[in-house]
Amino acid sequence: MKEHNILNQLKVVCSLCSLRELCLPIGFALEELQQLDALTGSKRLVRRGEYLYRTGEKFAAIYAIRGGFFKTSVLHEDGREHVTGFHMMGDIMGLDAISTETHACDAVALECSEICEIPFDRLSELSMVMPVLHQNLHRIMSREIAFDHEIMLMLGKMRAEERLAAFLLNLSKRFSARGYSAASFQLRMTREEIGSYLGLKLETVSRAFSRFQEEGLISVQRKLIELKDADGLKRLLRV
Amino acid sequence: MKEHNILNQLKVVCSLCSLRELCLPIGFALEELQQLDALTGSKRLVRRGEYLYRTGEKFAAIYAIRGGFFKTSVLHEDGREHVTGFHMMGDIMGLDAISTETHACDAVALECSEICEIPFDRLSELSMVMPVLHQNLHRIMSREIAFDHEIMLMLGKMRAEERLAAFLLNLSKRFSARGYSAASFQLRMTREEIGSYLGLKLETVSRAFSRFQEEGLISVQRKLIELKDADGLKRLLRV
DNA sequence: GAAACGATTTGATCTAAATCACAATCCATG
DNA sequence: CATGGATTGTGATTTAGATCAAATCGTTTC
Repeated sequence: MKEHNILNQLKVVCSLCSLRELCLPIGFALEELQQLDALTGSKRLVRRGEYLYRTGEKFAAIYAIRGGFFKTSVLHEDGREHVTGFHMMGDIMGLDAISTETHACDAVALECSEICEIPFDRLSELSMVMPVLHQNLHRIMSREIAFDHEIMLMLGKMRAEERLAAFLLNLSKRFSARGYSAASFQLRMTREEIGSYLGLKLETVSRAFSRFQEEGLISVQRKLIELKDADGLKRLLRV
Repeated sequence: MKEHNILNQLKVVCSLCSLRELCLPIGFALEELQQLDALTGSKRLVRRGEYLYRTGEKFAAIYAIRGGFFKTSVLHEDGREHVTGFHMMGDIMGLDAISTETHACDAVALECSEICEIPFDRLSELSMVMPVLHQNLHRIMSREIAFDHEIMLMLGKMRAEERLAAFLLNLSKRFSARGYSAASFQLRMTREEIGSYLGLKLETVSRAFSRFQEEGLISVQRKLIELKDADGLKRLLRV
């Protein structure tokens, strides 16, 4: 009974690990996704606008996104909110809560999403007997740290249009790694949320979008973005 | 022979773990520090201005700071540098390199420092048989992620003086947790490095220091800082 | 101890992005 | 399908911080 349970969890976790490889540039993803689809972990549906977890809640599990789109944000005492990340299929959320065993940010679904809940104590147990899992956990956390440092550079050093260009290119790369079009995608977040993430006001984001369109770099129709000239966007980053 | 070696490493690592607890608000630090001082890990001296590691170098170990002061920074293609952190006694550096097995930032000593080099494969082995170590590794990485999110909020949402106030209060807290004065300390970094960390220019940092002094919040003499009114600084954060 | 260099402070000006304002458009819901 | 609130786009104005400039202070070097 218990054996079966552990084995099942093991399956979950294996798929999770390979799934995460999506974030690497290489694109050997599809069959892994189907594996994930076949597994029987504790899934949950989170509707648009619903919280997956909130700041201050007891930490019990990390979450792998099977489909959909999330934002995470931290709240300052004075009410200021800062969006710390956007998360999509294959991403892991909740890793920042391990140290305090309390969630340090809010996670909200930006569209109807399905997540796979992975009890953290179970995961820890498993990773003690499964070196590859252990290793991958470290990798995932390490990658998040390194990525956050990139964002810090962006927030600290880049001008508005550079930030937006970097943002669009990053989204494009991530969609592409998941088998979607790199050149054309639907934004799930508002201009205000993009602004919060990039340290800009929504008007500035809107103006930058318009400017990129004027210059023929992208085409914008509300939330539908088409990258017309990705190299042009990349050039913006090497000012 | 091998047993002894492992045991030795275990000692290193145990001290490392408890040492890291310094970062918690509670201050039960001194005896742990002495433990650290007594251990026989592979120590190394890093002189002021020397690199502990550089971007692109192969990752092999993480580093626990026994004494001294470091900065880490990421470099953008165009030459722009962004300081991602300042690190002192008890802090662990190099965690962001696990995922790619390549260092993603530079680490430079800002004063003559002593570090304890912890080979990562050895650490991984050990953590497989030592649950508490395993757990603490996760905690340390998780804490860094959560802390980086705080910095992102600071870079994205706060004004210049708020950032500097938050910076000073954070330094004060960390010095205090290590048994040093919370009210009076020597800055190890230049105004330019502070500015790079906070997303400001050195002139802005200098002006903010002067302003704080005029208002009686702190006293500044070059690198010597005295916090006269920590509550006043905290009030600045709740604008 | 003079010279040279780097770090800091302070002032004057400039500019990118914030703020304010409002119209246009979308879309959610009864 | 009509209505109201949210979202977006754009213009006018303001402002925080960048940039430019210069003097002062400290430290290292010869």
